[in-house]
Amino acid sequence: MERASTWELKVLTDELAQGMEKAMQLRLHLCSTSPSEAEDLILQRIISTFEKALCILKWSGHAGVAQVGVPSSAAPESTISADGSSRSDDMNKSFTDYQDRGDASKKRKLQTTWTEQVKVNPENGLEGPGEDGYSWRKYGQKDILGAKHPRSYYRCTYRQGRNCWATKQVQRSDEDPTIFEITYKGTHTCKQFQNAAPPPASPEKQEQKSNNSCYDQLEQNPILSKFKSNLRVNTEVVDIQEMPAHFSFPSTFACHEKENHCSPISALAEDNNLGAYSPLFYSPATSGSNCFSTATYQMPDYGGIPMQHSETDIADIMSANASTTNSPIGGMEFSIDPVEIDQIFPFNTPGFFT
DNA sequence: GACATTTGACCGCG
DNA sequence: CGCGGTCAAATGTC
Repeated sequence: MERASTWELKVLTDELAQGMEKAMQLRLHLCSTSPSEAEDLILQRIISTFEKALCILKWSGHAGVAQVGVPSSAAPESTISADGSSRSDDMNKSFTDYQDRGDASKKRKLQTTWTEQVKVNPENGLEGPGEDGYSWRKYGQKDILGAKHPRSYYRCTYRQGRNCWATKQVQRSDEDPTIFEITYKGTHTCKQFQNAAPPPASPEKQEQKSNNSCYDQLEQNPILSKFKSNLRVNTEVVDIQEMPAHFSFPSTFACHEKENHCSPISALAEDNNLGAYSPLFYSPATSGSNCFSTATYQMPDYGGIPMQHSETDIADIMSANASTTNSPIGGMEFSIDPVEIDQIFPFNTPGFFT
């Protein structure tokens, strides 16, 4: 690709980021005032389009530079999401290989992994981290060596019915019992089903299932805002040293990194990249924290992803994408195995990972 | 009865 | 071999 000047790229990026930010604000606004899923969907697509543009811009900006990144699996994991569910940390998170036995190994050969820290206000009477918009089923609990509190293991309620292999681990912080570290693994593929047809009434027994829609959450603004304010982003584990050579931390992000929290939107203009394919843009039909997540979009941090993606890495990214966005590349709205994806999607398309 | 959680056992990896 | 993650039977709840 013909390369624009750094200045031009910067300006373009800024403009696109601004547009996206405004779209996010509009979306949040609409979400709170006139909760229409159709509108939300459109806005999601607009935002996604911005993201893609930024993504392409970003990577084309890097084109021509030898990029040998640290394998993502070796990249330090960062924790994010001040606002409940910014999952864009995908881009920075570890992409871990899973060698589960049996069928599971196929499905979860690769899973996107990211961590959030959620601070729970005891006043709220919450036993655990708040609703994150998904329906989880606990399948295990383990005492972890060196940890005061046991770790709980959850998987998507719809694992069977919808073949959704998302899981999460909840670990209460040793230092501050009101902080829960939630590690998400894999992304939800149950969404597409929900778009196609309403999910069966879930028993919703988990205490954290009280607010399952973004609108519901917004209607409970006092609690939400409290919850929101209690959420923390922990990026301190990000080891910039291990970032690929091409990666440049946006100043805002780096700053927040030290402050242990962030307001990521501002970072977008600086460094927007494959975060577009984070599980951020959940379907409004299913994600309770949807509004939040977009409104407080976390800077996608794909520094940990090497330019020379392994097929599995990309497949995972795409899996996350296909499963969580309404406007993935080419409008892919289907549940598909990563292995299948990487056979379909032209990742060598200029601007993507090249 | 259908769903959930609990919990000991099992398995793979380092 | 120890640890973390998952399975699955037992049990609980609605």
